[in-house]
Amino acid sequence: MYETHYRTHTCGELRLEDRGKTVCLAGWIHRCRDQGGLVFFDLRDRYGLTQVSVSKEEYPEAHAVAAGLKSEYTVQIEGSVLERPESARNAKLATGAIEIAAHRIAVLSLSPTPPIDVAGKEEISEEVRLKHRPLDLRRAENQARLMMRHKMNRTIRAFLEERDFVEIETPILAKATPEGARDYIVPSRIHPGKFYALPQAPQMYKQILMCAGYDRYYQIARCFRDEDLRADRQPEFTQLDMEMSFVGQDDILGPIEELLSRCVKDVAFCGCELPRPWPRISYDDALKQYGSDKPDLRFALEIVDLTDIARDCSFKVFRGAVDGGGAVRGIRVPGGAAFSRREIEAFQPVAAVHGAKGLAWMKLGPDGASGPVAKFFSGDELPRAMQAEVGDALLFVADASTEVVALSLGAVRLAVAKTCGLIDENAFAACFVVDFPMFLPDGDGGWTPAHHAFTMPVKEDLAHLESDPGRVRAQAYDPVLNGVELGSGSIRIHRPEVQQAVFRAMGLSEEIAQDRFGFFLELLQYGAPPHGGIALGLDRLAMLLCGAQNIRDVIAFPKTASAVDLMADSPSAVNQEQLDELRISVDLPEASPGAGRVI
RNA sequence: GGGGGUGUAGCUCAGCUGGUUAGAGCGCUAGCCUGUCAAGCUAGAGGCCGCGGGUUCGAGUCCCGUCACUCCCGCCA
Repeated sequence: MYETHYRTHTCGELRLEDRGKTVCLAGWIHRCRDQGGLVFFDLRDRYGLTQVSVSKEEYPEAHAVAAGLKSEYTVQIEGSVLERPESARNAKLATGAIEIAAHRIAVLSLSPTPPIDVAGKEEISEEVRLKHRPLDLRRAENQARLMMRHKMNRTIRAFLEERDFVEIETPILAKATPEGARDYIVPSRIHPGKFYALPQAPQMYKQILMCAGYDRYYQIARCFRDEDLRADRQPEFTQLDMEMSFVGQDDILGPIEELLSRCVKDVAFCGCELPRPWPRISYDDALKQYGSDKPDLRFALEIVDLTDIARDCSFKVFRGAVDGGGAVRGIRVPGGAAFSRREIEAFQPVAAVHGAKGLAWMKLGPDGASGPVAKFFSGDELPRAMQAEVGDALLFVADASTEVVALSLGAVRLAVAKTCGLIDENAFAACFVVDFPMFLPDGDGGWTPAHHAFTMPVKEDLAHLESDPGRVRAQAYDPVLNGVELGSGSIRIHRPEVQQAVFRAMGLSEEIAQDRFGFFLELLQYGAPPHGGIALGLDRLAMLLCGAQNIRDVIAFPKTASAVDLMADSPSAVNQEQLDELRISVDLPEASPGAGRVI
């Protein structure tokens, strides 16, 4: 099947049944074992490893070549497939029952000693791996991950094909939008002083496609956001972008649940399946119970609200939080009574990251509660409310801001689960977070869309759109897998007057709305169908399916945390002619090396 | 922008309260070896201790600054 000018078979292909055949293989030198008169080496390609043996006695010319082979040389070998003696078989290799006795070896390419040991199992620092990415990508681990990602894409395409979705491409040179994430901008040579922007998402185009009648659209789309990076965030990333017409929320969530479940079943590293149906959790409940809008449901450990109990207690910190309009909530640490004071207080900085001023705690021993706050709660109302048992520890956060309480305990919840080993790394658990607020305070007394400006509010809340934006809920939803936000979607606005009302609620003047979205507002007047959709972060999905800890591991050529490509050395300065042609002048402090200039 | 971690041989790391010539494993080089498969045995080469400054009789080790990688907060409609 893979026969070419250079080879008759791949390095993962030959079996016992092939013994006696004369074959040609081509690939990389994986490891050499030179025994003097008999040289062994493993030949590697994408498909596997095959052992080659070269006897000095039988093939002196080939042997002379073999004796000089080094790691990562590219060679072509011709030889016959030999059945290995029983005692010399290698059960670890798919091809381990045979070997190739080489008659002829042609060196196709040389290699100096590589900075990365391709054949080795040793973990190599990411800096070295990214700098020498091509060599790194030869490693089995990386090959397996990119193959899994490919398989995921195949599953997705097959699923959508079965359901009559149409794949349509949208522009990469798009229009800048001041809302949302920072844009990557691209100068226009033809229009000096003007700029395109790389798309943060194909959002508007897919809605236009709905208006144009392509009622089931998808695209595996590259998206760009010029924001700071994280373990699960790259400046360019890939979305499965989808949109459908004449649909309500369930028409989107159903297929997405099915699609993601199939992805897990088909490609997940642990061979497990996703429990269904997925729970649907409101945004408010997610924050209350899990302290996060992307709850990890691989373990329970819910946060318990204790505000009512704390309201009349004698502990000033708790009462102060309640009186200030905030909350007191707590979380159980199963078996935490066995922890030292030091171990328990190690959770304090975790809570502090999200603004908690302290982390109160008590232990439940056989003789009752102990610890700093125990004396304020002589009864068993706290342990009872939290369904705690003797042997547990209880952690509490109290603050006048319920958001601080929620997010702090959310972080503590994850830390407790990790410390107590509650997370089954081989399990998958998903949910949908629904009923997002339409707007969040923008910090300047105004409102900014929690999802985006084209999201349809919940019908009953439409009336409050301009009078009380804070109480309007959105028909928006996020699929969440293992505590990772996998995507985001919504039912969209298809009536121009609703769209305009949303712009007004955001504080966008008529003129600005017209300037930025005029063509879209006009389009909505020409019979826009009700529609909605979703976008899934495929890098994140691939990461979870591979059991990887960061998104870079499932991207062939990722950027570092400072958005640099260590292999290609981008971004880089450009030469003055390019800048002149674009009428761009670069204004940098003297100290900046090579600023805007290329030699 | 802020906070934490890391930076010593090609790679992965050790190097204590500052002390004499900075170590190990792998890899590499040379030699031996016809059943190895993380081959084995013998010998050897290989270092701007990220970079700059300071303290000290003396700095890989302490202090200040800086750079790179990484995790988190902010940011990510």
